[in-house]
Amino acid sequence: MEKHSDYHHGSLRRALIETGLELISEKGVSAFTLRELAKRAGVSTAAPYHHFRNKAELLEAMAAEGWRMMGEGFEASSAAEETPMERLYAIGRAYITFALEHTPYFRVMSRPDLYCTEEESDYSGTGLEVFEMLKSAVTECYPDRDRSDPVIQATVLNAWVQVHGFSMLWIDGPIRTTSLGKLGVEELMKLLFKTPVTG
Amino acid sequence: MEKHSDYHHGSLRRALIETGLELISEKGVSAFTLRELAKRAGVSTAAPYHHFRNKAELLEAMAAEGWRMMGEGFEASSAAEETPMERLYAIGRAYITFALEHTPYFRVMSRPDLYCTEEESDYSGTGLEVFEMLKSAVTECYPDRDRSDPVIQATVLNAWVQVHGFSMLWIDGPIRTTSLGKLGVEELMKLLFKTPVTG
DNA sequence: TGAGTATCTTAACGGCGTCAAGATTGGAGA
DNA sequence: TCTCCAATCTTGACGCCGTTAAGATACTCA
Repeated sequence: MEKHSDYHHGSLRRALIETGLELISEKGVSAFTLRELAKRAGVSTAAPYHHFRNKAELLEAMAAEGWRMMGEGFEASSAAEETPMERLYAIGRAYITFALEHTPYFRVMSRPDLYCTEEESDYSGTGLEVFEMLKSAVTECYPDRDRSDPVIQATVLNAWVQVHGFSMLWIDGPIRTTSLGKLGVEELMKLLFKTPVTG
Repeated sequence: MEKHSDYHHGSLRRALIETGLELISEKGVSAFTLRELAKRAGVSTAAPYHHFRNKAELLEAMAAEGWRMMGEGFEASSAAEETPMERLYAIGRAYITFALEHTPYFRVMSRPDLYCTEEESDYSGTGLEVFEMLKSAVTECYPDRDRSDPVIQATVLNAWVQVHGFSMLWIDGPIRTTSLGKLGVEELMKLLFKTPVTG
């Protein structure tokens, strides 16, 4: 990538995504502002509109990138495991790990109202691929069962709900402010994945 | 409550909360605007500031009211059950039922960044009482165990994470857009609460 | 009845997302 | 190498937002 003049930034689109995530990390996604982002990126207020139609489209690009990264994390972490069940656990850990290590990405990803124009309309590329990977991982734990088997459906639902619920409640604060918070993430993940009977 | 003149609304505080929740229900919490709320309530732009210091305080009042309602729902639904375990399931159902039947309340409640000034600072009155009720319900399922017993901690964590994760993923859309959505809420809750081994 | 307080309005400020119009630049084709 | 076009960026503006100061109105209670 060549260095350009002062007038033409050269790779503003990339810079907007990265600096935007920094900004979200500092002040939260609801206080995230296009004008401040432009200022920090060293361009004018209107410059971002040559790379994204509006603010929602920038957030959508962030979310899509995050979902892709999470999918790659799924593959990387499950590839190292031997059994289907271990691969499923690895995926669950990868979900939570991503949420905690790439919190600004996850914050945008888990707010579809920010970047999905309407209900169901353009819901593709928003994590459905990740959901399918989870579903496949569960299916391979029960090779003799159909994909619509209640056991599979229940396990998929439970795994999804667990990793998502834990991630949200951890990064938003509730878990950390209660007695559970003292146990730390690692211990809580062990508890979560070993619970024999659900509440 | 007497009817007042046109100039003095009479019960503006209450009207702002209720009309505000209507507005949130229609356009989402991120598009919720004080100015539009004032217009719909038939008062001037500055009128709400005589009842709430700012927008965050209005949202905080909504959230506090929602948490109180959810707590009452917990008590009402668990009182009808015989065994501790049945009471715990009833509380779990009550959590999800509240999120689905009072979605605008739940949307505000589950966005502590909107009404909590800083991290941990004023986190009281934001659902910790509800968490304590859940914890008590779990503790009574294991009368011979200490409150810090790992089994109890795990069950509390799992129950919380399940009901919260399911509620979020349902009202935000993801679950409904996948194959799981076809099963409906009732069926999914049965699957969730019966899963013998977690994902 | 009159004073004081609670409540509401008007008008303004700066910041926001967005857009139209114009300036600058990089690069493809002569 | 020159020319011109498309891509990129800036300036300046619009309407809407949250918030506040100053003043108007109405209820309350002595």
